[in-house]
Amino acid sequence: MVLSRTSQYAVQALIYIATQPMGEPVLNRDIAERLNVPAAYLAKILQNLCKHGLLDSFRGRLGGFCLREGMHRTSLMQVLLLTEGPDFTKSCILGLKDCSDATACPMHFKWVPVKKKILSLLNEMNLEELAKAVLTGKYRLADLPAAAMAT
Amino acid sequence: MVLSRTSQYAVQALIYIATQPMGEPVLNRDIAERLNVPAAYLAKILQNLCKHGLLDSFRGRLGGFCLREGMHRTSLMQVLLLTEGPDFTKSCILGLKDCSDATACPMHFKWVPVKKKILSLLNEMNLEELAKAVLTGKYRLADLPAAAMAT
DNA sequence: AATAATTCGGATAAAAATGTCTTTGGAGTG
DNA sequence: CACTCCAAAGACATTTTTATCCGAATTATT
Repeated sequence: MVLSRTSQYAVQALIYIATQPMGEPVLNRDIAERLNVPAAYLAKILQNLCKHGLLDSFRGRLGGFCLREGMHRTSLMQVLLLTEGPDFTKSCILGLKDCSDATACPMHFKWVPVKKKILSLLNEMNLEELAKAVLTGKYRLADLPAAAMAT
Repeated sequence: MVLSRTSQYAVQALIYIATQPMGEPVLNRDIAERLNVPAAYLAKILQNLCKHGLLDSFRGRLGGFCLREGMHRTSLMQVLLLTEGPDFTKSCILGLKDCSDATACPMHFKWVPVKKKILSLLNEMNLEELAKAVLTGKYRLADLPAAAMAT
């Protein structure tokens, strides 16, 4: 409804990494397993986040991915601008390329306030807060795998 | 950000049909031209809306598409449930299949109120109202085609 | 009856998103 | 140095979405 799978994986992974002790690289394989997500595909996404400076990656033994220093406060919006592209915030709900107060689609004036709510929510949530919420144990980062039924 | 192209085309087309005199079939070709959208693809979408009872279609000369009687009050939500599928309203922003008050993702309690706003907006807007808005001339249904520069 | 205009239905194609595999090279360990 | 564990990088495959094409059926007009 709002985000691509790629974005969902990226956000989940970043939150998970933020829950881990900082400075200790997290394995792509572990993240993928924890989130129940295809490992190779996730690796692609994480590599992309590295390129954009959100993560650091380390090769070799004891390698893995770390949140780059200072990036714990990264907002969801900042992440989504990377994964969904820079037009993420600009969309008209009917798909018009040019839809503004001056050139409005018939939904425009009803949609804009709702969109603002969405954007401000995404702006105010950051990885650190979300990670803390997960660490309380009250929230889930991924669906329970079928295996969890066996515990 | 929220809707697939298919949904956007469907909504635009339905609003356009609703602006036309009722009872007179509207040509797929005319709609496509007006909205600047691929005609063959649009035809598929309209056929699908016929199947689901939103439109009537007429073959042959003087054929075309009409809003079915009583369907002027159709809400955007009803349209989107057809074009996006019945899970449209159920989505968790992080993509969890099972995300409820009891099994919440870390965004859940912040996201739900915003989602409610989106859904109630989509529920309260209907084709007739949107068509009226377009008929005032204050709103656009499609981007201006390049050709419009020549007028 | 012939013709022209239109939707219908199926086949096909192109593009984008998602997912997989394989090779490479860096980094620690013995 | 040789070995092993790891991510990087890129090629490849699959699936979904978007788009095109064509023949057949239908209808009004001539």
